[in-house]
Order: sequence, then C-alpha cells, then structure tokens
Amino acid sequence: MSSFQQLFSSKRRPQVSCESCSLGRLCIPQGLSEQEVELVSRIVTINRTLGKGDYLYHSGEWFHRFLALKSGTVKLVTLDGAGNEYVVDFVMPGELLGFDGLSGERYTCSAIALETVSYCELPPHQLERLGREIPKLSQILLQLSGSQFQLGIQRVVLSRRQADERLAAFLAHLSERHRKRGFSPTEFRLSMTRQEIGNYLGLAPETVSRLMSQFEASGLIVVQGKMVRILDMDGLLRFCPQ
Amino acid sequence: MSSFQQLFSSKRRPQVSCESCSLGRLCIPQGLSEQEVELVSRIVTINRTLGKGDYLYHSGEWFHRFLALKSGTVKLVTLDGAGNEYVVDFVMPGELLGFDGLSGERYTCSAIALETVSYCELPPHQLERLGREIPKLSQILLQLSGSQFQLGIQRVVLSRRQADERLAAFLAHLSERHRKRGFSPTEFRLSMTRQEIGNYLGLAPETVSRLMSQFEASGLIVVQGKMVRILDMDGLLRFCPQ
DNA sequence: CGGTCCCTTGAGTGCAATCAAGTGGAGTGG
DNA sequence: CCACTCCACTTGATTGCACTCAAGGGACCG
Repeated sequence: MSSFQQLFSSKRRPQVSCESCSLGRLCIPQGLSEQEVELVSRIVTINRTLGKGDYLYHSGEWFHRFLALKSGTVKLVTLDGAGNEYVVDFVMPGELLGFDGLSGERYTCSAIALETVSYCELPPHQLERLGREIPKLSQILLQLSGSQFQLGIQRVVLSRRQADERLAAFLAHLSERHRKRGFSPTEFRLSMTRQEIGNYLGLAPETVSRLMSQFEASGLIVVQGKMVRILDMDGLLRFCPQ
Repeated sequence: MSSFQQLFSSKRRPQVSCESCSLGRLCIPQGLSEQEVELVSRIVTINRTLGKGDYLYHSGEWFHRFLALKSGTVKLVTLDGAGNEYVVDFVMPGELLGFDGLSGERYTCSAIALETVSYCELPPHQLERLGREIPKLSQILLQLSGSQFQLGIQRVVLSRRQADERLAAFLAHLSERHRKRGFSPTEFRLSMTRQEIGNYLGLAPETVSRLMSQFEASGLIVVQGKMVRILDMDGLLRFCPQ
C-alpha cells in the first residue's frame, strides 16, 4: 500500500513550492529572501508520502539526499553489531533529516515513519552548488547541523538525570515543539510507543509506563493511551533543571 | 603564569602556517589544495598557549572563533541550572573546538585545558567569507560538524551499555585517537581525572576506578596512576559491540 | 614537611531493570 | 455485528548493578 502511495506521489509531483509552505520559518527558507527561496524551491522534490513503518532511508545506504519533513513523525534509529535498536531522535514537521550521512558517504541511521508522513527531498550536491550562489544557504545548513550537535549536548545532560526528570523533560520538549508548530502544547498524541520513548530516554518501557501513571496520580498530566494532556506545565518543568 | 604565556604568544605571533602543520590531515586542510591551504593560513591566528585549568572559551561568551587544537587535551563541559558540570567531550590535537557556538550566537559549553595546550584561532566570519571562494572549505566545515553529530550518536549507543563496556570503549577510542596522531596506541597518559572520565561516561569516579582495577586483574591493561598500557586490545574490543 | 587533591577499596543502599501476569483496545475475519 | 487475536500497555514482585557514604593511601606542590 505504501509503495503504491510512493509511486502515486512520484508521478504526480504537485507543483507546490517552498514559498507557500507553512513550515518555511522552521525549515531551510528561514532567513532567505523570497528570490533565494525560489531558487531552493527548484532543486526540491516535493510531497512524497509514506505510510507507518516505512523507511525514509536505510542505514548504510548512500547519502544522496536531505529530507525536509512536512507532516507526520519520524524516528531516527541506529543499530549496533548485536542488532539492538537505539532511537537517536524523533523528527517533527519542519525539521531536516539526513545529518547522519553528513560525515561519511553513507547514512549511519535509518529513518522510519511512525505514522503517515509527507516530505520533500533535497540533493546535497545541488544544495552545495546553490550554496555558492547563496552564501546564506551554506550558513543556514551549518547552523542547522550545529543545532543537531546542541541537541546531542542536551541529551548528555538528560542522560545523567533520574528517570522521572528525563520523562518530564521529554514531555515538556514535545509540548514546546507542538506549540512552535501551532498545535496545542497541552494536549497532543504520542506518535511513538512506550517502548520507543523508553529506548530514546534510556529507560525500560515498564519504567516509562509507571512514571506516566505516577505523573497522572500527581495531577501533572492525564494519559489515555497515546493521548496526553498536560494539566500542570509548571509542575512538569520543576522536574527539569536548567 | 598562563596569562603571561598568552601575552607572550600574542606578541610573538610566529609565522608558522597551516602548510607546515603536521596536523593538517586531521584538521581543516584535509582535502584542500596547497593554494587553498595558503588562503586559510592567512586568516588563522596561530600558536596561542594556555596552561592547565585555563579556559579556551567560556559558556555564554560570544561565538567569535573556532579553535584548532595543536597540542594538549581540552575538555568541553556544559553546566545545568544547579551548577552541575557535564563533560561533553575530550578534544585532542588536530580537532576543532567551537561547534557548540554554531547554532546560536554564543557558546553553550566551556572549553578547559587539561594540560598545557597550544591552538590556532579561526574567525567564523572570515571562514564563511573564504568559503565562498573555496567551496570545498564550506563542505569540510559541514562535514566536520556532521562528525560531531556522529559522535553524539556513538554516545547514545554507549550510554545504554554496561559500565565496563563504556569504559572499555572509552579506552579503545582513546587508543585509536593516539594511533592516528602517531603516538603509541598501547601506552599513553590519561590527561583527565577519574572524576572527569566518570562524568563523561555517566559513571561515578569510584566505578571508573573499580573497573580499571578489574581490567588490570583480568590482564587487559596495566594502570599506574594516569599511565595506561593496553596489553590485550582484542580483549578490550570484545567489550565493545559494533 | 605539611597540606591538598586524587585515587583506591570496602560496605551498604536504592533506583531502575528484569521477569511475570494480567488488562485493554484496535484491527480482522467470520 | 460480534468474537477473536495480537500487540501495546499496565502493574506487581524481585533482582542486581552502580551509586553513595566512608576510610585510608599516595602523589604532587608549596
């Protein structure tokens, strides 16, 4: 079914461009002039669609494109020699995928759709070429890459904290990202399983579940399956130092 | 004493350039032509020196330069609201510092010398300007930034593993980095304390100490204070999956 | 020679993992 | 439409790894 979707969208290739994309202020166009965005628009392949569980790219595959997520959520995972999966990041609309291919010639992670996703493709070589004409573009790309490093630092700090602080910070971070995208920061759906949250936070899924119940008992949140409502954001933030 | 060193080196500004630097193949010059390296050389301030415990830059300071480490070791640390220190990375000669300033306008980490260090300075604005003339330079910078992301992924994987595996991987990684720099991969000095190793690995210093003794008892390594000799590299690597 | 800091080793504790059982909800097929 | 199945989630009981607390030893520096 999803391969059908892919085929369908490849053929259709609707002519919507970056100028009209509502995610521009989060994505590459941030800080580019209208004219420059138009140039970027030309090298972008737009509106591909994939279903839940589909791979946007595989670890080990040649790094041949950045992806700009338009809708849906993606998990970025890497594997060790024993086949264990490690969730490296969750990616939301307006964010770029592919930084794990930047240092070598191949991706080191796999990007997997957690629900139906749509995205644009940006060939790195063309981005690079365009970067010579638009210096600001190179700068933005470097800055976005720097943000990834920054996220890594945040994770280092988080990984040293107690289980409840990690989960509270995770929920607060999700809330903030929903807010930035114009969605409710207090009520949203978790697109990932408890297992995946636990993997991401370095916790057992049972621990995640227990903490959710604990937060609910404390009156901080209400949980109903994948839906979460935050009742007491301040209380949640009190768990997160910094 | 160290401020004296700094003053001294600032005045002297010896005219050694990137072309003659032995660390070129690890540092920025990798993949640049002789002519291009010459251009980079011109914007580099070379051979500053600092003593143990001195700051190369402070968290919160304006991001006004990349640093290329020439000798010595540096720890990159960040602080949380409670003043807890988190060791984000250890930096060795030939590696760049300053990626933590890339995403914003200020450094988010402090860079602290673990022993006497010497380094070069590269102003980001001039690097950026030069990047327009030398596209390869922008590419290298982006690639180096990507390597930082890659290191972050490695850490994610490592942080989920047992204490002994973390320490074994740490020692193996250090060994490899010494080898790449032409030093003995089997015998080297730890420039950081057990406390700092523990902080970096997410372990208590006592645990690091205990594991060192354990590795020694197993015949994997010999430890004498800060000196480490690796007797059985394969045995050490057997701890590290992947 | 004294002081300080770092390291080592021991004893006890606690937090989160593991093991195990049971519940609930979404999707499927009869 | 309902029963069935599967998978995710929840909750409980137990275990174990690494932390904390504590004390002693050793190296370096003034």
